[in-house]
Amino acid sequence: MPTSLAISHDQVSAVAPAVIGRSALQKKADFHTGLERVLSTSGSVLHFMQDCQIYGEGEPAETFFKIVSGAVRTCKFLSDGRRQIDAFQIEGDIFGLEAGEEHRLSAEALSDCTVISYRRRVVERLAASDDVLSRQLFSYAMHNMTRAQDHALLLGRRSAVEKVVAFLLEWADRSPCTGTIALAMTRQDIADYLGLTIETVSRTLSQLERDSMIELSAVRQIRFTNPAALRALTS
Amino acid sequence: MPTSLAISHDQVSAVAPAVIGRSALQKKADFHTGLERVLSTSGSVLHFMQDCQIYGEGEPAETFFKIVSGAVRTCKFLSDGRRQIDAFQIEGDIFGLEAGEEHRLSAEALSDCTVISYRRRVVERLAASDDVLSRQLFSYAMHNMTRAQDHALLLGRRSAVEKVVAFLLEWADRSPCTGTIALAMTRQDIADYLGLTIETVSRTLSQLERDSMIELSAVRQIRFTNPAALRALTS
DNA sequence: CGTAGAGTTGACGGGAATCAAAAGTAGTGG
DNA sequence: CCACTACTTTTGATTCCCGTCAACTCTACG
Repeated sequence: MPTSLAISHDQVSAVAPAVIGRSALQKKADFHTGLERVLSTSGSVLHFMQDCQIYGEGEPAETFFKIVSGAVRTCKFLSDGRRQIDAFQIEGDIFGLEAGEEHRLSAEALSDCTVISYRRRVVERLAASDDVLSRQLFSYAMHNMTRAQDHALLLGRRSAVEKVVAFLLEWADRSPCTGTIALAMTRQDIADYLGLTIETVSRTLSQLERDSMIELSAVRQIRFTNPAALRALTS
Repeated sequence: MPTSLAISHDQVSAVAPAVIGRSALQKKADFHTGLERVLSTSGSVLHFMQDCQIYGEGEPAETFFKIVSGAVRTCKFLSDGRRQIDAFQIEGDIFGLEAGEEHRLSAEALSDCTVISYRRRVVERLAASDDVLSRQLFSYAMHNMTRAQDHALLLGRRSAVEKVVAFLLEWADRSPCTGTIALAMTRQDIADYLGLTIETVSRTLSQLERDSMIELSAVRQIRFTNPAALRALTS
């Protein structure tokens, strides 16, 4: 069960300025006139511990979230337990906003994390009169749409190596650009994101290391020793 | 090359009432106050012959489209020719609306088809003051987002049989509910939608027929002889 | 030190891809 | 109407990539 801490509005506004992210929405210069303004009237801050479910598939989608710190995975399950991870969300990303009345995915904390929750009704009502906000919501949806489409190409038409390399490059793009990248997720998470098994992911990473493309300094610390060759693999 | 026929506004308004579809947007009761109103100021009607490209990946996305009749596929290509079909669009569906400045997919006519094209700039400007319209655009994006997410689950975590059956049921849902469903696409299209090869699709259909689940009355005419069993296969 | 969970590695098998060829279908023109 | 061609679809034989099963290693933690 999630540890949830509702915080007063004073505290919320103290937290908000720290939300520096790289999501499509936040890149917009006019961000402060949109969603962030909503915070003072509608947002509240929550904490979730690692592996806690934030919401489940089928639950009413009354709130959506933005990550302040930590990381989250959104995923779907088949009745027999097979899992497909749709996306990994990091600091600044928004998740859980739905078209219909209920969540179509589950969301779980990859690590301990802090999120802001927004009441969807409130935000949608505000969007009706706030052009900037409504453009942000549209942009969120379009961004996720293209991301899911790219993901489908990856899942449908790429080999195991191509999948793993594409994942690494994608994650590196969103990570602070130090020499090594830090994975926030387990091999199982990577496998379920790529439509592979944990063994295949592991084997592929080992192979890439043997081919001097990467270096596994620690289990979840990867250094690109030959970025050009990696990029070439994704054609 | 597409046969494109620009038609006067008189003719457009004559065509518009015939656009009866089943897309998410059109199900809204208030549709006539939104996109359809734009038609008189911004839409024009175009025809495309079978297999014509409507737009290509990377081209500027100045216009988007709604299908009046016929069907369209949207897809992505890898440099070596591998293709992933994102979706099949039918009468009433909207496609080609993008987040950025260029198309992220290609669109090709599955059959001869008629579409209405909208200037994105114009529609977006109108959306700023038209709440109904802006909600429609948001809804379009959210709808495609969830569709692409479901597609990813299909591609990542289902077997060949499950994929083919899921495709058949999905297509049947959108088809007129007569006894047999008519496929608008080739086996190659189905394969590229499901991340399979043409041979596997063909073999799977044959197997389903041997198992008395379906009946291939003609190559592109399929009858469900045991719908319950089919549905059970998708768990 | 001992246990539990995550990750790696190996052996093996199966499901889908590949390669190849036959059968069906449609369009063309004599 | 039928031969001829081009294309789509089906079917068969074979290959191979990745999944499955199993054992082992590594790390974290009490």
